[in-house]
Amino acid sequence: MTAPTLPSRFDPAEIEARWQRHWEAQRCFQAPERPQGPRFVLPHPPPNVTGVLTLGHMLGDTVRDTLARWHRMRGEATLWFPGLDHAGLATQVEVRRRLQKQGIRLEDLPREQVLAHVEAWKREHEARILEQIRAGGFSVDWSRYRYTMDDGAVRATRKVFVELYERGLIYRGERIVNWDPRLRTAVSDLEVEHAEEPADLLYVRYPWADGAPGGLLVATVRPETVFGDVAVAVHPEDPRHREALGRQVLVPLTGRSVPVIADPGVDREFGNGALKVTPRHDPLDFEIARRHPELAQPPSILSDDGHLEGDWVPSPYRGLDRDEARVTVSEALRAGGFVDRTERIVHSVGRSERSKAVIEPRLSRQWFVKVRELAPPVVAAVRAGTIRIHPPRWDLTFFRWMEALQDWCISRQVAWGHAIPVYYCAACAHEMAAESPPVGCPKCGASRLTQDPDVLDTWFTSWLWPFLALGWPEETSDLAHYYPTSVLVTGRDIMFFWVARMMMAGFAFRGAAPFSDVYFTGMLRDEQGRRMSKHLGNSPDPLDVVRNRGADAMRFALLFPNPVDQDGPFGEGTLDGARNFLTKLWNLVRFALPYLPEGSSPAAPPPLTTGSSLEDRWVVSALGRTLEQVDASLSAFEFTKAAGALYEFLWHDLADRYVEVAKEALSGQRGEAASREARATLLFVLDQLLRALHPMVPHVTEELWHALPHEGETLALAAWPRASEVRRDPEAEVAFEVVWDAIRTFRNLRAESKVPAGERPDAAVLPTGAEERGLLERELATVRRLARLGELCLLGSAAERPPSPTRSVTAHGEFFLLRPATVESGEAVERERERLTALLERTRARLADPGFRARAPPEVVAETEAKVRDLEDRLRRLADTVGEAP
RNA sequence: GGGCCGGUGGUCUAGCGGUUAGGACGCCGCGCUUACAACGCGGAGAUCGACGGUUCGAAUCCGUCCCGGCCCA
Repeated sequence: MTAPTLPSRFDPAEIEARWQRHWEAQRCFQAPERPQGPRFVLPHPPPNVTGVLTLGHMLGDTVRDTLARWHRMRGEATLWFPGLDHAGLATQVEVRRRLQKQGIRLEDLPREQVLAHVEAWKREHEARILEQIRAGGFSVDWSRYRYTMDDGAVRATRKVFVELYERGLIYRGERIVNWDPRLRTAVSDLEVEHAEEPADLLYVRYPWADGAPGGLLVATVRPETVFGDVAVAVHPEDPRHREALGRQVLVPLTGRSVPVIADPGVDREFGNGALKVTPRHDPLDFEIARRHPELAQPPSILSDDGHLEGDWVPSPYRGLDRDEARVTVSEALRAGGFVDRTERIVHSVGRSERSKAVIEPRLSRQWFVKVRELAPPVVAAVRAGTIRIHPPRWDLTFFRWMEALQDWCISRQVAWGHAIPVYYCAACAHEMAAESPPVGCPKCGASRLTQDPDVLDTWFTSWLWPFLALGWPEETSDLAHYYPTSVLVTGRDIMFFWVARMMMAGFAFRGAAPFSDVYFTGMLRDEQGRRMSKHLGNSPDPLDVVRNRGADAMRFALLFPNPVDQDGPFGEGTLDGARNFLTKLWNLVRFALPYLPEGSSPAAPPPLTTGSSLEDRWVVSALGRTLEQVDASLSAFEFTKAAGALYEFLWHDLADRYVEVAKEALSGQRGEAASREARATLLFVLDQLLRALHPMVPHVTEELWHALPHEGETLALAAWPRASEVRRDPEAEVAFEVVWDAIRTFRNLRAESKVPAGERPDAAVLPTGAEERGLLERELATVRRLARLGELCLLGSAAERPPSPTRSVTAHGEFFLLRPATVESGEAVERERERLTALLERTRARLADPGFRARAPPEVVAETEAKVRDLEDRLRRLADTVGEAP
């Protein structure tokens, strides 16, 4: 007999690379141009070219691949389109950092040179990122790879800008924006991280302008901005400051006289209830100044890189960096006797996500999108369930944000990004937005036009991804066939940046939701529970993980045992578990191979009948149950449950129980017919199991499937198992449980009474009823073999009970090891009796409660009564066997 | 300040009104066996964060509080 063989050790590196090449060469994952029937479409969140992929990306990709391969095996036209994001500001920051190490300041370079450096960066990182995706074995369609800066993306971005501009949803305006003085650009609200930080709160006295003694105490953490003050504001209903209203105070260090005004925006609880109004450098102050048009229009006092500037700043302070200025001004205020007191407080400080510089609120002219007007269809779709969010607990967070949308600042003062397609006439200053550069001014005919110098926020392109990547603005065949997409899988961290905006864009430009489901994965932590971060160095490179443990082990470890949708630990321990699982699978197939020689028929449902062996009937039924659960779990985006069901079945049902029971039949000791049936059953179950596991661990399953008799070219394109066609056999499941109970009980008795492993003690069993008797009679040999017993005697009646103290009572029977008493066996019986007695008392007490009988549903009462009867019976038998009265 | 999530054996978690509270890792004992020591068999270990309430019945529902994490302002 020539059996196909497998190496005794499973070497993922060789196997994985081989199958990855095969799948790619065979174009297994290229979606058809003209798909028929149901479709399944996954957008790949294009990773930032900024860096390399993290395990967090691998988690998302594993989930996506599990979905993609599952749907593909179910026969759906499946498209997973990959891409890359140019990540404007983020990438420029990285390039800037790299140049800095070479002693070059990015700001000193002409734009073309900056772009050349960015392009070089992109080439290096793109290669690495693609290598990482390939190493994971993810079934993306490389023929549809896109980049958010390619020609199509440029056209799409410009078209969207112009369209929104023409609809009046994009405007340019002077607003207080979040200014990053280190990167010298505006950033959006979402790019600001708030954190509690300590600060000195100065109580500064603003003297009365009329020379009266005293003055108004104003509390501030930003004394350096006094030079931009145009007023001091108090709450109109604040009795402390009623008399100050309408008077003038002098701004310290400048001698300028400003009015005390009333405004309801002032927080009476903060400081002394008086607020210095610096309109160009604080959003609230800006609002207040808008309500008081009589106030002076101040010039900017802070430059774009955070230095004091302008006529209102006295010369000694001009040119100081804002941090130095804070110290210098504080000292000057103290020296001048203006500081009443200082408090150390903790307050919320905003920092730029990219540069970590403290955000400077700054009046600035920027481009904005009125996103509020794009929101209603999105909110309606999520409310109506047209778009479903998983897990659903994120609905609330989503709605809260959608309902409080602020205008989105989309202009950035950096080099790397899509240029804003707005042109200004040099002659008449006419402003126009156009998809391609206009040749002349449509208004005055002048030919000299200048383009807006700013570029767009990266997300202004990314939010178009689901249709951009399918060819829009061209009405491509892909767009017609594959839009809208099916599921967006991503991390919650970009729920607002990206997910919500994609929905808005989908409705605004395609008139439809971009996807029907959103699935948020959790965030990975290390095994100490810390967030994975570059900074901590606890975030391994996925390529290293793949090299050391294999892609399949990485993938399975990401799915199981920790819930995919919760933040959870990931590390060596989790990877070990996954590797062990795959090794188990590997060895299971190795075990099976000699029974399935070359030329065996490919897997098919074994022709089982009620006369077939119990284990065959049982294992097929258990498989059916498992497959059903896998389908239900995957449909509900419960990946961990699906993985868990397969883990449980493979390890504990198939390997620990079925194979052990079936070894006899497989090897032919029960005759030719039994052997044939067992082999067919084993092959069928393994084949179905490999199919069901394939979406999660594609390489090892593909390898093993090919080692077994099979039909078809590749498992990746084989049919998904149909749970409904797997023979279910509830009777066999119950019966097997009785047999296993006997095996387990005898094994227990052996261990409790320290029977040496090599010894085969004689034993006896008194079954509870006729059914158990028949079953145990039929399966006597199996029980003996797996419990490693000598003779096993089936007792005819209670009178035949042996006096052995090594005994145990279960719901199915009384079990005896026929060997001399030991201290341990006596203690074990005693412990069991105590446990059952306590349980019985508790259950009786519940039954004795009149309220229970009156209010509980009848079936629960009946159940409880049955439980009491069972416990009483078991205790009586336990007492009997020990030779005591009940 | 507002909101969300979580608190179950040493660790990670399942269960989310009636269960003898399940599993994995770790730990302890024994290692016979036609795949697998990255393994097998068995075991110990949890008053389910605290206190109240609802209920015949609460890990599970409600309230308050404490602890950890995250998001928004």
